[in-house]
Amino acid sequence: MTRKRFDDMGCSVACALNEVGDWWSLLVVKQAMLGTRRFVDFQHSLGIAKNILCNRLSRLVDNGVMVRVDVGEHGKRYEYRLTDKGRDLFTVVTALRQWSERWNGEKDTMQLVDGHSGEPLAPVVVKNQQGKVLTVRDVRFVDEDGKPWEDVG
Amino acid sequence: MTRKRFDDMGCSVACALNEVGDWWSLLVVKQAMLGTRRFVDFQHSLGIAKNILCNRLSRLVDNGVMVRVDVGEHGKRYEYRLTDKGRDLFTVVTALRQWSERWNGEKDTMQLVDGHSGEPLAPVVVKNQQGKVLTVRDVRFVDEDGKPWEDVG
DNA sequence: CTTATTTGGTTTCTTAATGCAACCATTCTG
DNA sequence: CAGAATGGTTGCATTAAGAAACCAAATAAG
Repeated sequence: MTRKRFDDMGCSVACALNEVGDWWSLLVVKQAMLGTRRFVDFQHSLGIAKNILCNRLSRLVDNGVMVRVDVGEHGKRYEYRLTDKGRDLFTVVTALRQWSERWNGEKDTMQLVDGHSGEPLAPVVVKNQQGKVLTVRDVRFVDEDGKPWEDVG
Repeated sequence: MTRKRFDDMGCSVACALNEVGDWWSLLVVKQAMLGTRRFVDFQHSLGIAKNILCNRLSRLVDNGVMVRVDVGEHGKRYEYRLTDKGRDLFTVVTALRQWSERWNGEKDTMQLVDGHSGEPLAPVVVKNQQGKVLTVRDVRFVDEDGKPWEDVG
């Protein structure tokens, strides 16, 4: 009896959650986006147990989200850095951050701002090809043939 | 010894993950966005155990992401529907879906399209106030006083 | 109206994940 | 060289997850 697998459900969201869907992974990625690279720095800033952090970093490396780089002068001393795939989670993390701020209030001691102007960012939105903002009511789920999705029950 | 709490870390991302950061919650929300409303339909379409689904739906209701509506003619028969807060997760779910498709390939049998034109959606991006697309390298984390964040280690 | 089935759970049991603390081999620092 | 920091591993206790059985109320079938 293992944990349910999410990568064979025919759903890309499930597939993504299979890689970063646990409690810690996205927080590790977010921390890496803040510039954290060392094992101990992740450990202290997140307050995560060492064995769990070890496991999460390994999984993130296995999934190509981060890389482990040996930075020791003449031996082993490591840094964990985001890959392009990992950095591409920026939209997800930012959308999550903004959602939390909208509905749970500003509980963050830090604010995310434009590095150039220092202004807060624009809200992340979903748009169509023409640039029109879409809500979940404005979209459809279709199969390869363009047939709409139905709840099979 | 309980699971680590994420809502008191002074981080809005952690706060969000405290509500929907487990393996199943976002999948339930995504399924609700597909139109699923009934307990059994969630159960069958996701392949989730009944006790876990029960727990997740309760938590989502407690956190204001979904509501339980009694739709029985003269008794109890329920529907679970997204609230505005739940529907607002559309950006997060869509960003996650697109990320997965970009890096893991199109493993989804369904495609998300503009309900009006039938065209695929534009990629979700982070922008500044002027509409310039930003990557994680273009942003800064600052505290209330505008001071940049440092890794305390 | 009576029976069968569906719905929306709860309970029990087993396995997996998490958290804590102790320990350990290298590797820098003083 | 001594001591601290780094990046782990191991063992144990507790919580979460998964499968299956069970159950009461509500609906559908006949």
